[in-house]
Formats: sequence, C-alpha cells, structure tokens
Amino acid sequence: MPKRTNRRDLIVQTATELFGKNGYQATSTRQIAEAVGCTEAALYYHFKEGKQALLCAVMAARMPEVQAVMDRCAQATSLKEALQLFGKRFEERTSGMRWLMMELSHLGDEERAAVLEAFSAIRNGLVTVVRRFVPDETQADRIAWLMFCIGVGYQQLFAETVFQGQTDLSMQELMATLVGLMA
Amino acid sequence: MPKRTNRRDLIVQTATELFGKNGYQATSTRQIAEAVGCTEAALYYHFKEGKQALLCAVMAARMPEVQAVMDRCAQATSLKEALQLFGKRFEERTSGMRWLMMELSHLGDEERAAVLEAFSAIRNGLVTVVRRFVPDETQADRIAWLMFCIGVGYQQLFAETVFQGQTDLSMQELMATLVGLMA
DNA sequence: GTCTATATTCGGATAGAC
DNA sequence: GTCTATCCGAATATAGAC
Repeated sequence: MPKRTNRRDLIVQTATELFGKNGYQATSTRQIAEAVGCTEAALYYHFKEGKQALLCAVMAARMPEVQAVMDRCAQATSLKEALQLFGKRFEERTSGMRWLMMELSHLGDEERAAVLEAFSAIRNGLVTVVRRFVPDETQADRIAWLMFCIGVGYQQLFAETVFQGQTDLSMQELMATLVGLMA
Repeated sequence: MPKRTNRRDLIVQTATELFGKNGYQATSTRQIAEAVGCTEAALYYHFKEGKQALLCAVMAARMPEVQAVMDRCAQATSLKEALQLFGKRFEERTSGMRWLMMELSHLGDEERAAVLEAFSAIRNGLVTVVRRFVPDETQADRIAWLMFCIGVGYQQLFAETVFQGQTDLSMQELMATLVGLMA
C-alpha cells in the first residue's frame, strides 16, 4: 500500500484554482499537470477516470466551504440579517465557483451530480433560513430563489471580467440595497 | 458581384441557435456547417475571420432585441412597474444569451467588444429608468445593478438545466416578489 | 508513482478544383 | 459560392519503461 501522498491533494488544489480562473472546459489536463509540476500521465495515475474524476474531487473538496456559508446564514435572527449574512459570506466564499454555471449542461451524469449537490446545499440552506421568518411557504421559497439569483448574478457580473472595475459594488452592498427597499 | 444571398443569414441564425443551446466554445464550426447543410469551407467564405467573426455577427443580430427590451422598460411610470416590465421582457427576450457570461473571459478583443455592447445597453437602460424614480443617483445605480443581477442569476439558474423542472418560478414572479417586499 | 512516447479524436482553418 | 481534401495544433487518454 503506497505511503500517504499529498501530491494528489496538490493536484486537486491546483485544479481548483485553474477551474476557478478559466473554467472547467477551458482548463486542459496539460495546464494542470504543468502547474502541478508533473506529467499528464501522473494525473491519470491519481484519477483513473481523468478530468471528470478531477472535477468531482474538486467539488467534494469545496463542499465544506459551501456548507459553512449556509451554516452561518442559519444563525440569522431576522430576514434582513439573513440577507446581509448571505451577501457577505456568499461573496467571500464562492467567488471561485462561477464556472460551475455554464459548464453544467455539458457534463456527464456523475460530474453533474457532484455539481448539483453544491447548488442544492445552497438552495436548501436559503429556504430553511427564510422559512423561519416568513410563515407563508410559497412566499418564503420565492424569497430564497430571489436571494440565490442575486448571488449568482453578482458572481457573473462582478466576480470576473464583465463589469469588473466599472464599479466597486460589493454583494454586501447589493444586499443592503435590497434591505433598504424593504424598509 | 454575387447576387444577394440568404445563406449568410441562415448561417448567422443557425449559429445563434447553437450558441444559445451549447455555448460558444462548445459549438464547433463543424456543427454549425452540418446544421446549416454546407461545409466548413463555405462558412469561411462568408466569414473570413472564422468563428470569431461569426460571434460578432450573431451579437449584432441580437442587439435590436436587447434594445427593444430596454425601450419597453423605459416606458414604466413607477419603479415597481419598471421591475415588473424588466422581469417579463428580460426573461422573454434574452434567454438565449446565457452563454455570453462564462465565455467572455476567453474572447479576443473584438469579440469581447461586441458582447460588452449588449451588456452595457442593458445596464444603461436600467440606470436610466431607475433614476427617473429614485433621485439619489448612487441609490438608483445600486437598484439597477440589483435588477441586472436578478436577471442574470435567473437566466443561469432557470433558463437551462440547473434547477429546470424543480420549480416553475418565472422571472416575472421573482420580480413581483421583490415588489412585494417593497410594499 | 512518475516518466517518455504515442494513440486517437476533434477543432479551426486553408488551398484549389468546380 | 460551394465543394473535396487536407493541414495543423490541441486535448484526452493510455502503454510500458523506470
């Protein structure tokens, strides 16, 4: 049995960074191997299923962080506080996951499942929190969706190159704006 | 001088559909040619600059539709009406443009400019409308960004495969929810 | 575990005949 | 204008030596 190696971890970490920067499809196994400092063949030793398995490993490694965001939101004591917390944490912790969106439609079943798990964790976390403050379930669910859409849209528009630099709006401020509209 | 042909238009239309379904990078010139019913060489006759020029042509063809959405929003007589109109029109008319987001970072300068034009048209349209109802410019701009984020996030989460089928929430309902929170 | 070398497939692009 | 044929490069993946 091979000695515990951390090269595998290094590969996952490197892939996480490259996927975050360039997206999944646009990142080649060559790039990853080069950044890690090994060959593609070594990659395929650690991940027999290739790039696909690598994606799953990256997602698995990111799940605790996603859960942490939702756990923090769960501590809110009002809807407004939940909005603020989500704004702050979501921006801080998931900015490297923008690429998941577009890629989803081109993934295989297993990869897809790994990605959907992360999305569902966020969705379920939001629904749970909002329902604590909004008795009507339909209404609560809609508000949860609204929050999720804002988070995703913010990532898309600001986290990368679209309107980056044209304004320094943070997601926290965006959520504060929403809270202001409610007041 | 060659007779006015509509084959070129067919190519643009077909590319629009394929880009909308699979994204820009994931759509090959082979696919496009096959769907059109011609060869790749024919594509390169009509678009000497290749796939890149095709993207620009597709964007140009879509601009009137984008402008129409913003023009309609401009007719709103209250902030709430603007939100509703945007929810309705944006969903109806731009669902095929989801792919623009992720791709942006990998495009060349010319392609990039064509895409940014569309984004800016939306942004500017929103800012203009909101400022009519919100005197404070900073606040108005933030509300405009909020609307834009909701639109983009909605497209990402619902327009394709992510949470498609898990709920039948429309963007109009989403905007109505926001209006409800403001009441 | 990691390497070299290579198989295979696919995508963008072009030359030249018709 | 459109085709056939082909080039080139890149990407995923594997075989087999060390």
